[in-house]
Amino acid sequence: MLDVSHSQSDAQIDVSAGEITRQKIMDAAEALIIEHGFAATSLRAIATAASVNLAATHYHFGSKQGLLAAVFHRRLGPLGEARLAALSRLQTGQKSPAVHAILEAFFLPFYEAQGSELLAILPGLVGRMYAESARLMQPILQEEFSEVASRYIGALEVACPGVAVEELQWRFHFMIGAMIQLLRFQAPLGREASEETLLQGLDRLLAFTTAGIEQTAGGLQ
Amino acid sequence: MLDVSHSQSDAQIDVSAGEITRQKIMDAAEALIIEHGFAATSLRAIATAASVNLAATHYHFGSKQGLLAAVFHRRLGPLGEARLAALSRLQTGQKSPAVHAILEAFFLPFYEAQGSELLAILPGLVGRMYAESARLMQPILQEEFSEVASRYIGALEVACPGVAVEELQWRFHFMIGAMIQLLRFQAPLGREASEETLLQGLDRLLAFTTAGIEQTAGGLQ
DNA sequence: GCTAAATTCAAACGTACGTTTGAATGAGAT
DNA sequence: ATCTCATTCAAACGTACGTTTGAATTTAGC
Repeated sequence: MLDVSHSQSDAQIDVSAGEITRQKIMDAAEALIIEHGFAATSLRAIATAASVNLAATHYHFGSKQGLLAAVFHRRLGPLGEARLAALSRLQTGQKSPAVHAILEAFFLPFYEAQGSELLAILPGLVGRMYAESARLMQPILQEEFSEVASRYIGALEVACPGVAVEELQWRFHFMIGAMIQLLRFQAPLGREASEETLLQGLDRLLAFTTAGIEQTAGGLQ
Repeated sequence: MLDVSHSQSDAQIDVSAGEITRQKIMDAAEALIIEHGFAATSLRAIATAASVNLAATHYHFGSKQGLLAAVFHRRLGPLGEARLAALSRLQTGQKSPAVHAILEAFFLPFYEAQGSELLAILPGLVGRMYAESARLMQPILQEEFSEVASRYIGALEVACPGVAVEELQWRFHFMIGAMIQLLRFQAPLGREASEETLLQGLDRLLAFTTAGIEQTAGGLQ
């Protein structure tokens, strides 16, 4: 049996031959998953793109599902940590943060990724997460997102006194949906997507979801 | 070669043996697609569930993709028509409709489907639409949705004077995302889904997206 | 430089898929 | 009753997949 849980401690960088192969496989898998989806991407295509032997994918990740989890964790781990850190930073201040600031913290990792390769990768990857079979993604989603969600909903409870928790869960839920829509298409349907439209969309998304969560409505509801 | 374009004129009901098989195949395909997704559903599983010979799927639909298009069109065709009709009904009144009323018309088919089998099927199906490979779905989406989107965005332009069209396209885009999120999960993450939570969610979705599109914000933006 | 472990490799295994085929079957028209 | 054509059927085709194997090769410790 093979121990896959290297877990690569943050401080030291492992440059063993095996680790290089691991990264090459994940790079190739990531690109192909973004382009075609997980189910439609074969291990053969991944191995070929990575210039690596087919069997290496099983040697290093145990199974196709194991590779999937590793690919997502490599990106989503830091993303979740950045979100938790941003929220903690926000909550150390005297006044408890308002909805707008909370959502800003939530979207911050996307803004910070500006210019880096991450902004070219994260959208496609996160978009795919919700696109793939729920059965496939549920364990990964649980692992990567549950803590972040509960922490942020907790902050929203403070920012929205008098609004029930279930209500805030719903609104948070819709916010995620709007975010996914942006990440998946990066521009309104019918318009061509680019990093520029994505960044414009982020500002719009922040405004849209802030209004949706606060609901200080002028409508005739 | 086989002519698949029966197009089944609305008035008369075709009860030929072949049509019964067609419907049985579409019923089975629909259920399996909702449960597992299109890529993960094999024609063999569909044929077995429909108590039909495997080759019948090709005989009646030409290909797996052809079956996919037929399954979606059977449900989305009436949905789009209902949305256009609801909007037209709204626009015949003296005053031009407000955002809330426009979105109500957009979501109306879901409310009307209450209690019918449609409400158990449409969410999963529409949710899957955005989940499947874009390459697979793009022609179907284009066919089923482009007219509805432009008509509704046009109505929003009238309801939101002073807001640029591109801005409204973005907000409409986010609304679709929030709607998909509801349809796909039918309850906030971590809560169990049911028709009841879906209907509750619809009310919440309407409020959320109305606020997001109107953006009469109290935030400190 | 030797040894032992880690890694890579070519090849194959068994399975499942979408699709095709051609004969059997059935119902409606003549 | 027969013919005809749409439909159903069992069977197979070729392909691609995830996974396994066992030998070859590389890497690191002594």
